[in-house]
Amino acid sequence: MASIYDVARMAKVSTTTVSKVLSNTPYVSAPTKERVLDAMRELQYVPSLAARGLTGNRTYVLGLVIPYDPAFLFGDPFLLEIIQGVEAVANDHDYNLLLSVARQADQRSAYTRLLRTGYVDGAITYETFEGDEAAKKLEERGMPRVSIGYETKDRPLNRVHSDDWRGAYEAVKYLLSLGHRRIGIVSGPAKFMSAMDERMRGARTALAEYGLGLDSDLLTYGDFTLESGYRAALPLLEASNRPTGIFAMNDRMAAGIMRRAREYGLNIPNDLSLVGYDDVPLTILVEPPLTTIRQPGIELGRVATQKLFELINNEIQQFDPIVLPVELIIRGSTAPPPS
Amino acid sequence: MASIYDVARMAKVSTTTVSKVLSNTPYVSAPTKERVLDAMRELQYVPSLAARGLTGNRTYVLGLVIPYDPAFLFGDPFLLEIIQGVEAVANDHDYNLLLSVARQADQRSAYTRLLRTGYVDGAITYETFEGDEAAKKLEERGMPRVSIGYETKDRPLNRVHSDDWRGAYEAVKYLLSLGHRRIGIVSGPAKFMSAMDERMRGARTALAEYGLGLDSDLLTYGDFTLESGYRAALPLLEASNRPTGIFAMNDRMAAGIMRRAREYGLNIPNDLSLVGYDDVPLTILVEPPLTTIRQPGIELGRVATQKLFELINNEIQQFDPIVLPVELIIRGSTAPPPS
DNA sequence: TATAAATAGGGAAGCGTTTCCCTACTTACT
DNA sequence: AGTAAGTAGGGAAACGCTTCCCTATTTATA
Repeated sequence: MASIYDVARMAKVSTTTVSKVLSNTPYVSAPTKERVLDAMRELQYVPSLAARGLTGNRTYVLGLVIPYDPAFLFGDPFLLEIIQGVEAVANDHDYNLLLSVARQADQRSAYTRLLRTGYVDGAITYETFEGDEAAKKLEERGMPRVSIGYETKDRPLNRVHSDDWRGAYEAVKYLLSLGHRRIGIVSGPAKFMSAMDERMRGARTALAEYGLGLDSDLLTYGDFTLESGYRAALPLLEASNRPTGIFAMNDRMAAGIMRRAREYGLNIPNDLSLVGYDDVPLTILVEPPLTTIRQPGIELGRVATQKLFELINNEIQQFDPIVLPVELIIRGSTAPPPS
Repeated sequence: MASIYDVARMAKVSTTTVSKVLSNTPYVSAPTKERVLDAMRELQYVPSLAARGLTGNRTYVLGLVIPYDPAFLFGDPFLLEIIQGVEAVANDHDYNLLLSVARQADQRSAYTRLLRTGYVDGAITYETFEGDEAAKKLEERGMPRVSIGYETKDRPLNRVHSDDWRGAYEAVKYLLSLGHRRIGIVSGPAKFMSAMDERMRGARTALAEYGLGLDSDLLTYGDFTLESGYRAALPLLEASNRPTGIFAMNDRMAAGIMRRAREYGLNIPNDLSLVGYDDVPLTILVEPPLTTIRQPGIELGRVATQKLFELINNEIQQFDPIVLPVELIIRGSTAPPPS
């Protein structure tokens, strides 16, 4: 594989000059530059990222860290949207994307390893949990990072997320405005995703506006999988005060609820209204199509990555949280409650 | 960030010894090893991948190359399954995953860049197209690569794919066995995915066994998106000899066909039987649930990556194509044709 | 007991870049 | 005509690691 030496020799210049051409530094004459470029073409020269990384300079690699069990998050089309957004912007900047998915067990290690290894110029972390020591240390060392999702209060900076509070608020308010008064909620894994807290707050606010509180019987939890929605629906449907409307915190769980409702002989939307979250493609496939809250997944990835580049390029030192708007998408799974 | 020098100094040994500890080379005494390990822990030492890569040794990074427009492939849950499989095995080996998604325009460049940059120990390429010069050169230079999908006949080695021929064969044969005789096919982007050729061959074989040929009116093409299935369904449904069964080469397109059929007032499965491909999660969501061919996506990723490691570790030099079995999953979208 | 082999550890080159700092030649002023 | 500033290019160190090749000590073998 051709190295910078080969190029230098062929163009009859020093490696310094080749490097200058590479980085578009001025003070290289046009003809010289041409010769160098020709040589690079001829030799199919590609600079070694390893060597570049070593000089403390750019590595042209971005880390995308998803510190969760793959089985848990990886089934989620929404994640694919985020990756797609990140990838697109990284690609625009000629950057490569290093994917790191920590599992439960070695969560910290995989995460840390990627970031401390000096192989990435910056990182995007998805939904990191509170109190991540490793991440904190990295930032002290100046590793640019932007977080998609919430994070601890210690770090109210450099993060982008969508407006979870409003999403849930809109979802529940819509059900209320249709006339529903007994509203069930199927939340996500609350322990470690603060987005869920935000949504719960939004939901409660909407309820409060109608003078209602959240009945604890009507709150269950799933882990975002369809099956967990199917399971979480059961207590709701069997509750003495069965809800007439359910808000599920993602679409896959909503689909699970839908299936369970069908088994119960409940017609959606006539007997039970259902609102999902994310607006992943499946929402238009199910029958009836799912009313849901649209989260801009690709945009989330894009914005986060754009900001990351601004950090990397030292154009900014930090930025205030960016909140992307969500949107209530009304489809066929919602209707006024049965009288 | 601590370097090997810091560790060496703290443990009062040479960098050579530290390196030996790192690579578990023998001839380091137990107490010395302990001291070194202690120092590494103390300093939170993580070897620089850049430096490692530079010495021509392992980089502990695997490339996953998907040389297609992200918008095209990235919407596909099946792809996520493959990534998940690759990621899992890479992680088992303490490897990181470098994702490269080439777009139409700079297809070759992004692809080449990743692979020639010396940053990866090996690569998995997904559905690469025929006549990829760059890839060929890399292999000559000894860069281990395994391809998921088919490739040119020049390279009948080091690839893993599922049994596309059989999948299509089973799908069509099942429709035939139900009594269907006019069978439409919605294929994928045939120009660059040889899997589609295989499936076409399988479909034709099944038809031939019943003394039938493939009516060219009954073959249309989509690009794997739901919308393209919706579009591709139109000519089939309007054909003078409207098919009673349709085989679509992925589930998303099948969902599009389903929607179109519904608009046409056709009942599935009574008026029209439908078989999809991939068995992505949405198949059980649509109504009726989709009969489909299950492809083992995660397994595909896993096996490919396992083989890649064998190549990287020089345990094998090459391997014959690995063909993973597929499975017909019969659900509710298929029935005997209307009499 | 003498010698060979195994064990333990270190010195230093080299991997391919970038960057700091030189030098030399032009050009543009006074 | 003399000087300062700008332009063009190169030498060489440094980045952090691995590896080749030494040397010295210990253990096993004859």
